[in-house]
Amino acid sequence: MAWTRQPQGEGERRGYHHGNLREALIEAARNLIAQKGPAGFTFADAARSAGVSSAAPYRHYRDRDALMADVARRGFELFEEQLERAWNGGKPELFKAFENLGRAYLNFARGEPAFYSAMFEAGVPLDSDAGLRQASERAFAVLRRATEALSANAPSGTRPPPALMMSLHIWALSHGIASLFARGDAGRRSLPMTPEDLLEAAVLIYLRGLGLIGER
Amino acid sequence: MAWTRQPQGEGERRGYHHGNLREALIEAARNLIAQKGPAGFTFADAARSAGVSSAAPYRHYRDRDALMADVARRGFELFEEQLERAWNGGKPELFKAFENLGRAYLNFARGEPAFYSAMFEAGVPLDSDAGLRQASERAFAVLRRATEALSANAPSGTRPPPALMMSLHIWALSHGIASLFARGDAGRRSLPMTPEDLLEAAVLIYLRGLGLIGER
DNA sequence: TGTACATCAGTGAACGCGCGTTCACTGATGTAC
DNA sequence: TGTACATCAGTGAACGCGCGTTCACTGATGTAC
Repeated sequence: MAWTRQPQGEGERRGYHHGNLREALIEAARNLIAQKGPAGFTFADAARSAGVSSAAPYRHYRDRDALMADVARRGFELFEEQLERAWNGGKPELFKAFENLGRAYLNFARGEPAFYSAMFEAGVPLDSDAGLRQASERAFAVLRRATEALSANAPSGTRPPPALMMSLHIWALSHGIASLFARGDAGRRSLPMTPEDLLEAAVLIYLRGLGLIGER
Repeated sequence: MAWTRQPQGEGERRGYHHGNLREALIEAARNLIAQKGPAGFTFADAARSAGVSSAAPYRHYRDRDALMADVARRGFELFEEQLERAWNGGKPELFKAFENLGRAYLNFARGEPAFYSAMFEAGVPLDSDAGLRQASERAFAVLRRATEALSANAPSGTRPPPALMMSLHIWALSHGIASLFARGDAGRRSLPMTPEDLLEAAVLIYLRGLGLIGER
Protein backbone atom coordinates (compact mmCIF):
# COMPACT_ATOMS: atom_id res chain seq x y z
CA MET A 1 0.00 0.00 0.00
CA ALA A 2 2.40 2.65 -1.10
CA TRP A 3 0.30 4.54 -3.60
CA THR A 4 -1.16 6.90 -1.03
CA ARG A 5 1.46 9.15 0.31
CA GLN A 6 0.79 8.71 3.97
CA PRO A 7 -1.20 5.58 4.67
CA GLN A 8 -2.43 6.53 8.12
CA GLY A 9 -3.84 3.33 9.57
CA GLU A 10 -5.87 3.37 12.75
CA GLY A 11 -3.42 1.71 15.09
CA GLU A 12 -0.23 2.66 13.27
CA ARG A 13 2.32 4.80 14.98
CA ARG A 14 2.86 8.00 13.15
CA GLY A 15 6.15 9.84 12.87
CA TYR A 16 6.88 13.47 13.30
CA HIS A 17 4.54 14.43 10.50
CA HIS A 18 0.97 13.48 10.74
CA GLY A 19 0.45 13.28 7.03
CA ASN A 20 -3.24 13.92 6.97
CA LEU A 21 -3.95 16.36 9.75
CA ARG A 22 -6.59 18.32 7.86
CA GLU A 23 -8.77 15.27 7.52
CA ALA A 24 -8.02 14.19 11.05
CA LEU A 25 -9.12 17.55 12.44
CA ILE A 26 -12.39 17.43 10.53
CA GLU A 27 -12.96 13.92 11.78
CA ALA A 28 -12.15 14.99 15.33
CA ALA A 29 -14.53 17.94 15.14
CA ARG A 30 -17.24 15.68 13.80
CA ASN A 31 -16.90 13.31 16.73
CA LEU A 32 -16.76 16.07 19.29
CA ILE A 33 -19.84 17.80 17.87
CA ALA A 34 -21.70 14.52 17.86
CA GLN A 35 -20.80 13.98 21.50
CA LYS A 36 -21.27 17.45 22.91
CA GLY A 37 -23.23 19.55 20.45
CA PRO A 38 -22.16 22.14 17.91
CA ALA A 39 -20.73 24.40 20.58
CA GLY A 40 -19.09 21.54 22.40
CA PHE A 41 -15.52 21.69 21.33
CA THR A 42 -12.57 24.02 21.23
CA PHE A 43 -9.72 24.35 18.80
CA ALA A 44 -7.47 22.77 21.39
CA ASP A 45 -9.91 19.89 21.82
CA ALA A 46 -9.73 19.12 18.14
CA ALA A 47 -5.94 19.10 18.20
CA ARG A 48 -5.83 16.86 21.24
CA SER A 49 -8.35 14.52 19.76
CA ALA A 50 -6.29 14.30 16.56
CA GLY A 51 -3.23 13.55 18.63
CA VAL A 52 -1.16 16.61 17.81
CA SER A 53 0.05 19.61 19.76
CA SER A 54 -2.28 22.56 20.19
CA ALA A 55 -0.19 24.65 17.79
CA ALA A 56 -0.39 22.20 14.90
CA PRO A 57 -3.89 23.11 13.62
CA TYR A 58 -2.68 26.62 12.83
CA ARG A 59 -0.79 25.16 9.88
CA HIS A 60 -4.16 24.33 8.33
CA TYR A 61 -6.83 26.61 9.73
CA ARG A 62 -6.87 30.21 10.79
CA ASP A 63 -9.18 29.50 13.70
CA ARG A 64 -12.06 27.41 14.93
CA ASP A 65 -14.52 29.09 12.59
CA ALA A 66 -12.45 28.16 9.57
CA LEU A 67 -12.38 24.57 10.74
CA MET A 68 -16.14 24.59 11.24
CA ALA A 69 -16.66 25.97 7.76
CA ASP A 70 -14.59 23.13 6.38
CA VAL A 71 -16.59 20.61 8.39
CA ALA A 72 -19.73 22.06 6.85
CA ARG A 73 -18.23 21.84 3.38
CA ARG A 74 -17.32 18.20 3.85
CA GLY A 75 -20.80 17.62 5.14
CA PHE A 76 -22.37 19.03 2.00
CA GLU A 77 -20.12 16.88 -0.14
CA LEU A 78 -21.18 13.74 1.65
CA PHE A 79 -24.78 14.90 1.58
CA GLU A 80 -24.69 15.41 -2.18
CA GLU A 81 -23.15 11.99 -2.63
CA GLN A 82 -25.86 10.29 -0.60
CA LEU A 83 -28.69 12.20 -2.27
CA GLU A 84 -27.27 11.45 -5.68
CA ARG A 85 -26.99 7.75 -4.92
CA ALA A 86 -30.55 7.66 -3.59
CA TRP A 87 -32.03 9.47 -6.57
CA ASN A 88 -30.00 7.31 -8.93
CA GLY A 89 -31.01 9.19 -12.02
CA GLY A 90 -34.68 8.56 -11.37
CA LYS A 91 -34.35 4.82 -11.64
CA PRO A 92 -35.89 2.35 -11.46
CA GLU A 93 -39.01 4.51 -11.42
CA LEU A 94 -39.48 8.24 -10.94
CA PHE A 95 -41.76 8.27 -7.93
CA LYS A 96 -39.92 5.49 -6.19
CA ALA A 97 -36.62 7.28 -6.75
CA PHE A 98 -38.16 10.49 -5.42
CA GLU A 99 -39.21 8.70 -2.29
CA ASN A 100 -35.69 7.34 -1.91
CA LEU A 101 -34.36 10.86 -2.15
CA GLY A 102 -36.55 12.00 0.71
CA ARG A 103 -35.48 9.06 2.80
CA ALA A 104 -31.86 9.85 2.14
CA TYR A 105 -32.44 13.36 3.49
CA LEU A 106 -33.87 11.99 6.71
CA ASN A 107 -31.16 9.37 6.97
CA PHE A 108 -28.47 11.97 6.68
CA ALA A 109 -29.95 14.04 9.51
CA ARG A 110 -30.21 10.92 11.60
CA GLY A 111 -26.85 9.40 10.81
CA GLU A 112 -24.73 12.54 10.66
CA PRO A 113 -26.02 14.91 13.32
CA ALA A 114 -22.65 16.63 13.57
CA PHE A 115 -22.41 17.39 9.87
CA TYR A 116 -26.07 18.33 9.84
CA SER A 117 -25.75 20.94 12.55
CA ALA A 118 -22.52 22.31 11.12
CA MET A 119 -24.20 22.67 7.74
CA PHE A 120 -27.50 24.12 8.81
CA GLU A 121 -27.46 25.33 12.38
CA ALA A 122 -24.06 26.28 13.65
CA GLY A 123 -24.33 29.72 12.13
CA VAL A 124 -21.55 29.21 9.61
CA PRO A 125 -22.14 31.87 6.95
CA LEU A 126 -22.37 30.20 3.55
CA ASP A 127 -20.25 32.85 1.92
CA SER A 128 -17.40 32.47 4.37
CA ASP A 129 -15.87 30.19 1.78
CA ALA A 130 -16.48 29.78 -1.94
CA GLY A 131 -16.04 26.03 -1.76
CA LEU A 132 -18.64 25.82 0.96
CA ARG A 133 -21.23 27.70 -1.05
CA GLN A 134 -20.56 25.55 -4.11
CA ALA A 135 -20.80 22.33 -2.15
CA SER A 136 -24.11 23.51 -0.72
CA GLU A 137 -25.41 24.39 -4.15
CA ARG A 138 -24.35 21.08 -5.63
CA ALA A 139 -26.30 19.22 -2.96
CA PHE A 140 -29.41 21.26 -3.67
CA ALA A 141 -28.91 20.70 -7.40
CA VAL A 142 -29.64 17.01 -6.94
CA LEU A 143 -33.08 17.90 -5.58
CA ARG A 144 -33.54 20.34 -8.39
CA ARG A 145 -32.81 17.74 -11.05
CA ALA A 146 -35.24 15.34 -9.42
CA THR A 147 -38.12 17.82 -9.42
CA GLU A 148 -37.31 18.69 -13.01
CA ALA A 149 -37.69 15.07 -14.01
CA LEU A 150 -41.01 14.91 -12.18
CA SER A 151 -42.26 18.10 -13.68
CA ALA A 152 -41.24 17.05 -17.20
CA ASN A 153 -43.20 13.90 -16.63
CA ALA A 154 -46.46 15.77 -15.91
CA PRO A 155 -49.59 14.15 -17.40
CA SER A 156 -50.29 15.52 -20.86
CA GLY A 157 -52.90 18.24 -20.81
CA THR A 158 -51.78 19.70 -17.48
CA ARG A 159 -49.33 22.56 -17.32
CA PRO A 160 -46.06 21.27 -15.83
CA PRO A 161 -45.38 22.93 -12.46
CA PRO A 162 -42.26 25.11 -12.09
CA ALA A 163 -39.43 22.82 -11.01
CA LEU A 164 -37.56 25.44 -8.99
CA MET A 165 -40.54 26.12 -6.80
CA MET A 166 -41.23 22.42 -6.41
CA SER A 167 -37.67 21.74 -5.38
CA LEU A 168 -37.75 24.51 -2.79
CA HIS A 169 -41.00 23.15 -1.38
CA ILE A 170 -39.69 19.62 -1.17
CA TRP A 171 -36.45 20.82 0.30
CA ALA A 172 -38.22 22.82 2.99
CA LEU A 173 -40.55 19.97 3.81
CA SER A 174 -37.76 17.43 4.11
CA HIS A 175 -35.65 19.86 6.05
CA GLY A 176 -38.45 20.68 8.47
CA ILE A 177 -39.21 17.06 9.18
CA ALA A 178 -35.54 16.18 9.49
CA SER A 179 -34.81 19.07 11.84
CA LEU A 180 -37.80 18.57 14.07
CA PHE A 181 -38.28 14.82 14.11
CA ALA A 182 -35.47 12.87 12.51
CA ARG A 183 -32.27 14.46 13.74
CA GLY A 184 -29.84 12.18 15.47
CA ASP A 185 -29.28 14.28 18.56
CA ALA A 186 -30.92 15.64 21.67
CA GLY A 187 -33.05 18.17 19.80
CA ARG A 188 -35.25 15.49 18.27
CA ARG A 189 -38.97 15.66 19.05
CA SER A 190 -40.96 12.50 19.36
CA LEU A 191 -43.62 11.65 16.86
CA PRO A 192 -46.53 9.17 16.73
CA MET A 193 -45.22 7.78 13.42
CA THR A 194 -41.93 7.45 11.58
CA PRO A 195 -40.53 10.60 9.99
CA GLU A 196 -40.38 8.64 6.75
CA ASP A 197 -44.12 8.00 6.79
CA LEU A 198 -44.82 11.60 7.65
CA LEU A 199 -42.70 12.83 4.78
CA GLU A 200 -44.08 10.36 2.30
CA ALA A 201 -47.66 11.31 3.12
CA ALA A 202 -46.89 15.00 2.75
CA VAL A 203 -45.18 14.50 -0.58
CA LEU A 204 -48.07 12.46 -1.92
CA ILE A 205 -50.57 15.11 -0.92
CA TYR A 206 -48.36 17.80 -2.39
CA LEU A 207 -47.92 15.99 -5.71
CA ARG A 208 -51.64 15.39 -5.88
CA GLY A 209 -52.19 19.09 -5.29
CA LEU A 210 -49.97 19.75 -8.30
CA GLY A 211 -51.89 17.30 -10.41
CA LEU A 212 -48.82 15.13 -10.87
CA ILE A 213 -50.56 12.07 -9.49
CA GLY A 214 -54.23 11.16 -9.65
CA GLU A 215 -56.89 11.22 -6.94
CA ARG A 216 -56.68 8.49 -4.34
CA MET B 1 -45.77 53.27 39.28
CA ALA B 2 -45.53 51.37 42.52
CA TRP B 3 -47.61 48.34 41.77
CA THR B 4 -44.69 46.35 40.35
CA ARG B 5 -42.30 45.54 43.06
CA GLN B 6 -39.13 46.57 41.31
CA PRO B 7 -39.79 48.93 38.48
CA GLN B 8 -36.44 48.55 36.72
CA GLY B 9 -36.37 51.33 34.20
CA GLU B 10 -33.71 51.48 31.52
CA GLY B 11 -31.71 54.41 32.77
CA GLU B 12 -32.56 54.10 36.45
CA ARG B 13 -29.82 53.46 38.91
CA ARG B 14 -30.35 50.25 40.77
CA GLY B 15 -29.40 49.57 44.36
CA TYR B 16 -27.73 46.60 45.86
CA HIS B 17 -30.45 44.26 44.72
CA HIS B 18 -31.15 44.03 41.06
CA GLY B 19 -34.76 43.08 41.56
CA ASN B 20 -35.29 41.30 38.30
CA LEU B 21 -32.05 39.56 37.52
CA ARG B 22 -33.66 36.45 36.06
CA GLU B 23 -35.34 38.46 33.34
CA ALA B 24 -32.28 40.58 32.81
CA LEU B 25 -30.11 37.50 32.28
CA ILE B 26 -32.51 36.10 29.72
CA GLU B 27 -32.57 39.43 27.97
CA ALA B 28 -28.79 39.61 28.04
CA ALA B 29 -28.46 36.11 26.63
CA ARG B 30 -30.93 36.95 23.91
CA ASN B 31 -28.91 39.97 22.84
CA LEU B 32 -25.62 38.14 22.97
CA ILE B 33 -26.94 35.22 20.93
CA ALA B 34 -28.34 37.62 18.37
CA GLN B 35 -24.97 39.31 18.09
CA LYS B 36 -22.62 36.36 18.16
CA GLY B 37 -24.58 33.20 17.51
CA PRO B 38 -25.95 30.53 19.86
CA ALA B 39 -22.48 29.57 21.03
CA GLY B 40 -21.39 33.14 21.32
CA PHE B 41 -21.71 33.90 24.98
CA THR B 42 -20.51 32.71 28.33
CA PHE B 43 -22.15 32.70 31.72
CA ALA B 44 -19.81 35.52 32.70
CA ASP B 45 -20.79 37.48 29.60
CA ALA B 46 -24.42 37.30 30.56
CA ALA B 47 -23.68 38.55 34.07
CA ARG B 48 -21.54 41.40 32.78
CA SER B 49 -24.16 42.35 30.25
CA ALA B 50 -26.82 42.40 32.96
CA GLY B 51 -24.57 44.59 35.07
CA VAL B 52 -23.99 42.25 38.00
CA SER B 53 -20.99 40.41 39.35
CA SER B 54 -20.09 37.07 37.83
CA ALA B 55 -21.27 35.23 40.92
CA ALA B 56 -24.76 36.66 40.88
CA PRO B 57 -26.29 34.40 38.22
CA TYR B 58 -25.67 31.39 40.44
CA ARG B 59 -28.54 32.58 42.63
CA HIS B 60 -30.86 31.86 39.70
CA TYR B 61 -29.30 29.27 37.41
CA ARG B 62 -27.17 26.25 38.00
CA ASP B 63 -25.13 26.89 34.89
CA ARG B 64 -25.16 28.18 31.36
CA ASP B 65 -27.26 25.27 30.12
CA ALA B 66 -29.99 26.02 32.63
CA LEU B 67 -30.04 29.62 31.48
CA MET B 68 -30.24 28.51 27.85
CA ALA B 69 -33.14 26.22 28.65
CA ASP B 70 -34.96 29.14 30.24
CA VAL B 71 -34.26 31.30 27.21
CA ALA B 72 -35.80 28.59 25.06
CA ARG B 73 -38.84 28.40 27.34
CA ARG B 74 -39.39 32.15 27.14
CA GLY B 75 -39.00 31.88 23.42
CA PHE B 76 -41.77 29.31 23.17
CA GLU B 77 -44.03 31.45 25.30
CA LEU B 78 -43.56 34.43 23.04
CA PHE B 79 -43.92 32.20 20.00
CA GLU B 80 -47.23 30.82 21.23
CA GLU B 81 -48.46 34.32 21.91
CA GLN B 82 -47.61 35.53 18.43
CA LEU B 83 -49.08 32.47 16.73
CA GLU B 84 -52.24 32.75 18.77
CA ARG B 85 -52.65 36.39 17.91
CA ALA B 86 -52.11 35.69 14.22
CA TRP B 87 -54.58 32.81 14.11
CA ASN B 88 -57.07 34.85 16.07
CA GLY B 89 -59.54 32.02 16.46
CA GLY B 90 -59.81 31.58 12.70
CA LYS B 91 -61.20 35.04 12.16
CA PRO B 92 -62.09 36.84 10.05
CA GLU B 93 -61.96 33.89 7.67
CA LEU B 94 -60.39 30.46 8.05
CA PHE B 95 -57.99 30.44 5.13
CA LYS B 96 -56.93 34.01 5.67
CA ALA B 97 -56.27 33.29 9.34
CA PHE B 98 -54.30 30.21 8.36
CA GLU B 99 -52.14 32.29 6.08
CA ASN B 100 -51.58 34.77 8.89
CA LEU B 101 -50.45 31.91 11.10
CA GLY B 102 -47.81 30.87 8.57
CA ARG B 103 -46.63 34.43 8.25
CA ALA B 104 -46.31 34.69 12.00
CA TYR B 105 -44.04 31.65 11.99
CA LEU B 106 -41.74 33.25 9.45
CA ASN B 107 -41.85 36.57 11.23
CA PHE B 108 -40.79 34.99 14.45
CA ALA B 109 -37.76 33.33 12.85
CA ARG B 110 -36.86 36.62 11.25
CA GLY B 111 -37.48 38.86 14.21
CA GLU B 112 -36.23 36.64 17.00
CA PRO B 113 -33.24 34.74 15.69
CA ALA B 114 -31.83 34.31 19.17
CA PHE B 115 -34.98 32.75 20.58
CA TYR B 116 -35.39 30.72 17.43
CA SER B 117 -31.98 29.12 17.65
CA ALA B 118 -32.26 28.53 21.38
CA MET B 119 -35.60 26.81 20.83
CA PHE B 120 -34.75 24.71 17.82
CA GLU B 121 -31.05 24.51 17.22
CA ALA B 122 -28.92 25.04 20.26
CA GLY B 123 -29.31 21.43 21.30
CA VAL B 124 -31.30 22.17 24.44
CA PRO B 125 -33.04 18.89 25.27
CA LEU B 126 -36.78 19.47 25.54
CA ASP B 127 -37.04 17.30 28.63
CA SER B 128 -34.36 19.18 30.51
CA ASP B 129 -37.22 21.09 32.06
CA ALA B 130 -40.92 20.35 32.38
CA GLY B 131 -41.88 23.98 31.82
CA LEU B 132 -39.89 24.01 28.61
CA ARG B 133 -41.62 20.98 27.22
CA GLN B 134 -45.03 22.38 28.12
CA ALA B 135 -44.29 25.74 26.57
CA SER B 136 -43.20 23.96 23.41
CA GLU B 137 -46.35 21.89 23.35
CA ARG B 138 -48.57 24.88 23.89
CA ALA B 139 -47.03 26.62 20.90
CA PHE B 140 -47.63 23.60 18.73
CA ALA B 141 -51.19 23.33 20.03
CA VAL B 142 -52.05 26.60 18.31
CA LEU B 143 -51.15 25.03 14.99
CA ARG B 144 -53.05 21.95 15.94
CA ARG B 145 -56.23 23.88 16.65
CA ALA B 146 -55.94 25.71 13.37
CA THR B 147 -55.68 22.54 11.32
CA GLU B 148 -58.60 21.09 13.25
CA ALA B 149 -60.73 24.02 12.26
CA LEU B 150 -59.69 23.59 8.65
CA SER B 151 -60.32 19.88 8.70
CA ALA B 152 -63.74 20.30 10.33
CA ASN B 153 -64.55 22.72 7.56
CA ALA B 154 -63.88 20.14 4.82
CA PRO B 155 -66.37 20.24 1.91
CA SER B 156 -69.27 17.89 2.55
CA GLY B 157 -68.85 14.58 0.81
CA THR B 158 -65.09 14.46 1.29
CA ARG B 159 -63.57 12.65 4.24
CA PRO B 160 -62.00 15.25 6.58
CA PRO B 161 -58.23 14.79 6.70
CA PRO B 162 -56.59 13.87 10.04
CA ALA B 163 -55.79 17.14 11.78
CA LEU B 164 -52.74 15.84 13.64
CA MET B 165 -51.04 14.82 10.45
CA MET B 166 -51.99 18.07 8.78
CA SER B 167 -50.59 20.09 11.62
CA LEU B 168 -47.31 18.18 11.54
CA HIS B 169 -47.03 18.74 7.81
CA ILE B 170 -47.72 22.43 8.08
CA TRP B 171 -45.37 22.75 11.00
CA ALA B 172 -42.55 21.03 9.12
CA LEU B 173 -43.13 23.10 6.03
CA SER B 174 -43.16 26.38 7.91
CA HIS B 175 -40.18 25.32 9.95
CA GLY B 176 -38.19 24.28 6.91
CA ILE B 177 -38.82 27.52 5.09
CA ALA B 178 -38.15 29.57 8.20
CA SER B 179 -34.89 27.75 8.97
CA LEU B 180 -33.54 27.82 5.45
CA PHE B 181 -34.79 31.10 4.05
CA ALA B 182 -36.36 33.38 6.62
CA ARG B 183 -34.11 33.25 9.66
CA GLY B 184 -32.80 36.54 10.88
CA ASP B 185 -29.15 35.58 11.10
CA ALA B 186 -26.11 34.60 9.07
CA GLY B 187 -27.46 31.14 8.23
CA ARG B 188 -30.14 32.50 5.92
CA ARG B 189 -30.05 31.36 2.29
CA SER B 190 -31.13 33.69 -0.44
CA LEU B 191 -34.22 32.98 -2.43
CA PRO B 192 -35.67 34.28 -5.72
CA MET B 193 -38.95 35.15 -3.98
CA THR B 194 -40.16 36.05 -0.50
CA PRO B 195 -40.37 33.22 2.02
CA GLU B 196 -43.98 34.25 2.55
CA ASP B 197 -44.84 33.64 -1.09
CA LEU B 198 -43.02 30.34 -1.08
CA LEU B 199 -44.92 29.17 1.98
CA GLU B 200 -48.27 30.38 0.76
CA ALA B 201 -47.85 28.57 -2.57
CA ALA B 202 -46.87 25.35 -0.81
CA VAL B 203 -49.82 25.51 1.56
CA LEU B 204 -52.26 26.13 -1.28
CA ILE B 205 -50.93 23.15 -3.23
CA TYR B 206 -51.04 21.03 -0.10
CA LEU B 207 -54.62 22.00 0.77
CA ARG B 208 -55.66 21.32 -2.80
CA GLY B 209 -54.05 17.90 -2.56
CA LEU B 210 -56.20 17.27 0.50
CA GLY B 211 -59.33 18.37 -1.34
CA LEU B 212 -59.87 21.22 1.11
CA ILE B 213 -59.86 23.79 -1.65
CA GLY B 214 -60.98 23.40 -5.26
CA GLU B 215 -58.94 23.19 -8.44
CA ARG B 216 -57.36 26.37 -9.67
C1' DT C 1 -46.72 52.25 63.44
C1' DG C 2 -42.04 50.73 64.98
C1' DT C 3 -38.72 47.54 65.93
C1' DA C 4 -36.06 43.13 65.67
C1' DC C 5 -34.83 39.63 63.14
C1' DA C 6 -34.69 36.18 59.36
C1' DT C 7 -34.14 35.67 54.76
C1' DC C 8 -32.82 36.84 50.33
C1' DA C 9 -30.03 38.45 46.52
C1' DG C 10 -26.38 40.67 45.70
C1' DT C 11 -20.72 41.71 46.19
C1' DG C 12 -15.85 41.19 45.40
C1' DA C 13 -11.80 38.68 46.05
C1' DA C 14 -9.72 34.52 45.16
C1' DC C 15 -8.46 30.16 42.85
C1' DG C 16 -7.09 26.83 39.42
C1' DC C 17 -7.58 25.74 34.79
C1' DG C 18 -7.48 25.51 30.02
C1' DC C 19 -7.82 28.17 25.92
C1' DG C 20 -5.88 30.79 22.07
C1' DT C 21 -1.83 32.19 20.14
C1' DT C 22 3.13 33.03 19.24
C1' DC C 23 7.79 31.54 18.75
C1' DA C 24 12.16 29.50 17.77
C1' DC C 25 12.95 25.01 16.90
C1' DT C 26 13.38 20.39 14.42
C1' DG C 27 12.49 16.25 11.93
C1' DA C 28 10.73 14.56 7.48
C1' DT C 29 9.90 15.11 2.69
C1' DG C 30 10.62 16.75 -2.04
C1' DT C 31 13.60 18.12 -5.62
C1' DA C 32 17.61 20.01 -8.45
C1' DC C 33 21.69 18.59 -10.14
C1' DT D 1 21.74 6.99 -7.89
C1' DG D 2 23.49 10.26 -4.24
C1' DT D 3 23.87 14.44 -2.17
C1' DA D 4 22.65 19.20 -0.68
C1' DC D 5 19.37 22.08 0.27
C1' DA D 6 14.72 24.27 0.57
C1' DT D 7 10.40 23.66 2.19
C1' DC D 8 6.94 21.86 4.91
C1' DA D 9 4.45 20.30 8.94
C1' DG D 10 5.06 19.27 13.09
C1' DT D 11 6.86 20.25 18.52
C1' DG D 12 6.85 22.11 23.12
C1' DA D 13 7.40 25.88 26.05
C1' DA D 14 5.63 30.13 27.16
C1' DC D 15 2.29 33.93 27.89
C1' DG D 16 -1.72 36.52 29.24
C1' DC D 17 -6.46 36.20 29.75
C1' DG D 18 -10.95 35.23 31.04
C1' DC D 19 -13.97 31.61 32.52
C1' DG D 20 -16.32 28.90 36.03
C1' DT D 21 -16.89 28.43 40.67
C1' DT D 22 -16.59 29.04 45.75
C1' DC D 23 -16.71 31.77 49.82
C1' DA D 24 -17.48 34.80 53.64
C1' DC D 25 -19.55 38.94 53.48
C1' DT D 26 -23.29 42.66 53.38
C1' DG D 27 -27.07 45.55 52.13
C1' DA D 28 -32.06 45.40 51.24
C1' DT D 29 -36.50 43.42 51.89
C1' DG D 30 -40.26 41.03 54.24
C1' DT D 31 -42.63 39.88 58.33
C1' DA D 32 -43.96 38.86 63.29
C1' DC D 33 -45.19 41.07 67.22
